[in-house]
Amino acid sequence: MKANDQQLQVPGLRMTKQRKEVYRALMENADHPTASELYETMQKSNDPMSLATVYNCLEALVEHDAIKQVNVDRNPTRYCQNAAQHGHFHDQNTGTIHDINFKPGTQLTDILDLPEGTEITDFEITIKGRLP
Amino acid sequence: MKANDQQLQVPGLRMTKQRKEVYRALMENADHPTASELYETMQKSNDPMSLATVYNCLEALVEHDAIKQVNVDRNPTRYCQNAAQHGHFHDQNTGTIHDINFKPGTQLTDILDLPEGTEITDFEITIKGRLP
DNA sequence: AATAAACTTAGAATTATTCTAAAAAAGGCT
DNA sequence: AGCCTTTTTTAGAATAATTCTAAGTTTATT
Ligand SMILES: [Mn+2]
Ligand SMILES: [Mn+2]
Ligand SMILES: [Zn+2]
Ligand SMILES: [Zn+2]
Repeated sequence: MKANDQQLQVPGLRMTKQRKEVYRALMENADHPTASELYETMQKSNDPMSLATVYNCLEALVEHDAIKQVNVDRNPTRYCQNAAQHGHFHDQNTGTIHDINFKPGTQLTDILDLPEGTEITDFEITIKGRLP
Repeated sequence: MKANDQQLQVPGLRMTKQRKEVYRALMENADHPTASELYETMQKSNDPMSLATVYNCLEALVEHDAIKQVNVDRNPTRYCQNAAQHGHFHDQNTGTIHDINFKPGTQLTDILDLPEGTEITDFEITIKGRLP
């Protein structure tokens, strides 16, 4: 077992060669790549895999909360390294997507008027705008 | 001019027969219909229109801030009556989508750590979960 | 080893949305 | 009203991200 194989463990998910590869490729690409972009990366590696497998791996990783999906409008789904709670900012000047963290101690229910006792299983926040 | 034609005015947008129809159909359907669902509604009316026109009209109305788009994951885009700032709750028990209002006096920047001076042009908040 | 379950794969299929190019409608002007 | 220009509508074709299928491969279990 190599030194940094630890971070490739995902509780409850069998880490196949392909899943490890996809996960690692995403960890090395901070700018929220699409499935196709990750597939292109795979093609350049020593053991390429099919596009269907890239989709399958990403789905498995999302399902096990190891990575996040990012949907901006109807654009192709992008994938995010950051498994922690956060939102996304789509900079209309550059077209890039940035992570936006919550202010410490705050949460969605601070500003949203949800019925008492609502169970939130997931959320997605995307902001479009321009940086100063 | 009929009594309730007033609400069909959208500043800066020529309100054609089709745009009025699409707008009215959406105002009469509170459960966030898709373009196809609105198209089906149109077919049952006295003057049906093409699906492309439904898409065109919805796009024009969105562009002029008369209605909103709602994207939940990769599902077909839904359209929302409510032009005011709000989020959406996707109830996983029923599959329905509800509007979620901001608590009075609060805003996104209360909880999100955006760079000082960021200009927000649009945002989308979707929450998945279960009601009590 | 044998069996079963999970995973990968190529390629086909799906389908929401967009595009194209032509007809129709609307608006402006005289 | 007529003429000209711009916008809108339309049917149908095209696009493309994603999912599906069914067969092979790998992995786990007995
Ligand atoms: Mn993210
Ligand atoms: Mn809405
Ligand atoms: Zn991110
Ligand atoms: Zn709504």
